[in-house]
Amino acid sequence: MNVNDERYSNQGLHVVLTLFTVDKGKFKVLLIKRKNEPFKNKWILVGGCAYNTETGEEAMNRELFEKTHIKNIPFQMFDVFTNPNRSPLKRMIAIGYIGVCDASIIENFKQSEKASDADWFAIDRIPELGYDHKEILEKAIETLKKIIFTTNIIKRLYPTTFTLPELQQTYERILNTTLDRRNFRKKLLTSKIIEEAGQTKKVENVKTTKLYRFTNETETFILYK
Amino acid sequence: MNVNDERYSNQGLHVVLTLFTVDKGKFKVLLIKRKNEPFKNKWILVGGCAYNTETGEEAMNRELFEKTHIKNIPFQMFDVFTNPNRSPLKRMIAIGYIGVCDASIIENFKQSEKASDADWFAIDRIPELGYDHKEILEKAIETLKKIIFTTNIIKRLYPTTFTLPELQQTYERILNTTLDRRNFRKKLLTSKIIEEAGQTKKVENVKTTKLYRFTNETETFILYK
DNA sequence: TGACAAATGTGTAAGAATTACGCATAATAT
DNA sequence: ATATTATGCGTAATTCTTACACATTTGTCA
Repeated sequence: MNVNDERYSNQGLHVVLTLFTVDKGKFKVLLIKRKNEPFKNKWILVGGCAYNTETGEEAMNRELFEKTHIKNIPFQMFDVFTNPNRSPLKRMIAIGYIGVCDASIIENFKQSEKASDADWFAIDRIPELGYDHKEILEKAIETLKKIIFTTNIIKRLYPTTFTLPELQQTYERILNTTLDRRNFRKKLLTSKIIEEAGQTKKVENVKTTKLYRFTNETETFILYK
Repeated sequence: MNVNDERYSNQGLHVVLTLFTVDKGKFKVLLIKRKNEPFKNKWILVGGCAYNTETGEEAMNRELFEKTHIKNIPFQMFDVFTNPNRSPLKRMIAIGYIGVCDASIIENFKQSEKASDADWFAIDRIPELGYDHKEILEKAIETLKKIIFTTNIIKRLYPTTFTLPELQQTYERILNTTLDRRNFRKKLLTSKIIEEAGQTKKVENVKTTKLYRFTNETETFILYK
């Protein structure tokens, strides 16, 4: 390989994270507003360029922190985007990562130096996106729906405890469908991924409900099936 | 983004194909011998550098043809390898693709100009590999085992017809296990991915057996479940 | 206050998919 | 002829999934 062969010199690597949440009953994704060209003032998914010394995951963590101050979010590669024209300045390939977290995670950041630069957007209210991020987002949504019942990816939405009706509503908003209450309960409980927290919660207009928590404490997604 | 920022300029994209076969009762992978540094004379998986103008798939097809004269093999991305030191000359990320084809496909090529440069190696007799191709191969084997019953990836091993015992033996060699004959038959036939060819075949030491073929004629892998 | 509506928790039966396994038949070897 | 081996087909047992019924608690409103 000739390092300077111009047919393949000076390429680059983008890392792009589709970070999802369910907030106020809406399935949402985190977008940030670009401050420079190309795509100045367009909304895009969180991401950036990987340095020569970083793995994809390291670059993704750094970019996520630089742009939103979010730390310690587990994410998983779900696809690669290699259209040679996907970035206007030079040939950049993109690794797409998928993650889920609680919406409140950006509150501190938003009230600090760069308010309104980053925000959650409901999936059915996505503005025009820069780069090929519309395609990346669509693939990510498809992937999330596929893995939602076979990984513990939803765990990050409920760092402490939750009720089963709450959890079910979250699944329903993401899958954009309704689920049978009794079968949902059975499916989740027999999966061993959640357990009773031994407490109950008094919701305003309903009777007390049992609280549950996710069992496994690992940071990375686990397959439980 | 500053195109010339040295922290992320001059990166590159490798495409790497783990092409599997089952030949003479052995589960094998295609390796080629490197002719230049780095890793001169080491065996590696088929691959190379993507040009700035190519998608990953286009680059993979070109590299596969240049190195082995193989054409029209469907393959699928299964993982990305981003360790910054995986290639010694500069920062190269690799997209790993997985494919399956009949062993005979390299016969013509081997008897032509570059004999012994490319060959099938039994999975339990893999020599030391250059780059990080040992890791890529291991991940690819794991992936193949996962998708073997939910895609038609095996179709490429049987371009025309086959008997069910033949097909079962192929699955057993790849999965490195034994399967129940009657349940295997049921699983494959109810999947609608194969159909009776209406002919029989007389194998030397056994009674005549029915011939089957894969139904769907698409080039790309289909999920049938 | 009592009837009613809404939400939670639990159980069970029907159906589908998977697994385990029995048996007849055709070809070959002795 | 008889035993052996491989093929083809079927069926019972088990597990997984889906559909659905009912009692209880809390809040609402006539």
